[in-house]
Amino acid sequence: MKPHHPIPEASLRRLPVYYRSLQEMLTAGAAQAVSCADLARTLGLDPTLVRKDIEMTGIVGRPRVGYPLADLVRWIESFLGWNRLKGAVLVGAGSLGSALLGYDRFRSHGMEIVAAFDTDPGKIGKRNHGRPVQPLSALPDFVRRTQVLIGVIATPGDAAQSVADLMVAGGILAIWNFAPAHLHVPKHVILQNEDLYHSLASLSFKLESRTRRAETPEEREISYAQDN
Amino acid sequence: MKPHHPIPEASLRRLPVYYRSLQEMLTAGAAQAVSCADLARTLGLDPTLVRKDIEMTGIVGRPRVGYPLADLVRWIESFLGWNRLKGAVLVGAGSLGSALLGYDRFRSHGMEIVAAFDTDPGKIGKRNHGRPVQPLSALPDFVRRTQVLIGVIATPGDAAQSVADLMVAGGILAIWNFAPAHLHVPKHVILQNEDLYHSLASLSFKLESRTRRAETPEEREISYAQDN
DNA sequence: TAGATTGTTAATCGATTAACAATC
DNA sequence: TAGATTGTTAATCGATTAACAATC
Repeated sequence: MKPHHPIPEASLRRLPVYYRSLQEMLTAGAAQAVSCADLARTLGLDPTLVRKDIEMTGIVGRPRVGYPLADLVRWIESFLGWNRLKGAVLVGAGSLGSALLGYDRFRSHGMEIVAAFDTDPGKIGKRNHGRPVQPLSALPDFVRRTQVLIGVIATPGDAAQSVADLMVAGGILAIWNFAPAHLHVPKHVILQNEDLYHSLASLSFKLESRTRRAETPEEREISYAQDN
Repeated sequence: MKPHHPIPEASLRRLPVYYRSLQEMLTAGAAQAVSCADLARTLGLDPTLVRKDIEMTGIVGRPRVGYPLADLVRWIESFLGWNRLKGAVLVGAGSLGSALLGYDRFRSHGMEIVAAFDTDPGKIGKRNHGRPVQPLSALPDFVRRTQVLIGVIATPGDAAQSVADLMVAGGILAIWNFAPAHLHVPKHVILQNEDLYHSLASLSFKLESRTRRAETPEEREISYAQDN
């Protein structure tokens, strides 16, 4: 019984927050059941928002009780596909790429990076966190052979588009892009951007707005409008 | 002449995309002026959306011509505060933290990480990408003394809240959080989350939806509604 | 002048918030 | 039963998209 409505991106991004909080409650072993109100209180979020998000996953709760804690955790896990391991390839074995290769927590969240690729001859042939680093040219064939569906890009910005093209050519269906680049991919490919400069822009603008306001109180009324 | 309306988060996050594209045009040296339609075309975005975003920054263009390319680049830079260098401290000199310390591009985007902190005795006292790694306990005093306003958290999730508390105590006004943790900070503190699991949830869910649809065509109509 | 583009106002869309009915 | 919580429907809010007027 899957939902018939589109799932809002914002809701999807909140589910991990609930998931983590619920897991903590579970290991703490305090309660058997949890209500949306409980969850909202511990997270400082709007109770109605939490209710809608949980409801969206399709789980059925009991009025006056809430949701069985363990069930809810597993339900969210399953809803997100975090209980079904999917392979991934990573391109760009630099410092960020290596950090990502070192995150073994990804495995318990549905993703396992099975191979790394790079163009640097100094890196090719060696191992990085246990994974062999192969030449980028070997990527499309590797993807086709192993049927891996996820591609992670951790290259410099100017290499990202060509890497994405290679991934798509190999049959990758989802790209997680950490490179500072605006990628063009076919419609059937899921693109998740993790461009740090998007966040840095937001942070920088807000910080400037607030510190400037403090300096020139006469502009206060205007600046208030810019608060998030 | 600053805008009187609140600036949408989504618009702020699109500005770096325009900025980068405009910079490329500038170095390519092709055109003197650029229109929103041009920009929208090269980026594959809705022209009206681009217009609204650019307009929001307060720059004034010329009908039939567009915006002077060099002016627009500098305008966005200034709007985001990327031309005014702000100091930052980083906590957590692990693999991700080290990668962030190595990003010298941050400096040309308004942020310079001036010091790193950690609790690991094996890291304290050494240098990481030229920056001294200090004990975490030294953070509040350091922040007070140097008047740094930005704090970057790259610790494990369970340490993040206490680190955030230390930062706030020292006078940090903006926190860039890379740890997988839902942080509670006072209202006056800007919080920018870079939680990878938020993105991974979205990517994983969408990938599962699409691949499952392919397996069971009879559910196609339902699955379509879940497309982004 | 004609026409493309900016600047601005209105309409649509979707997400969040609020209200209320159902239920254990 | 009474009351808290789920489930569901309506209202609000904000962002995106569309329409149109102003201008060079």
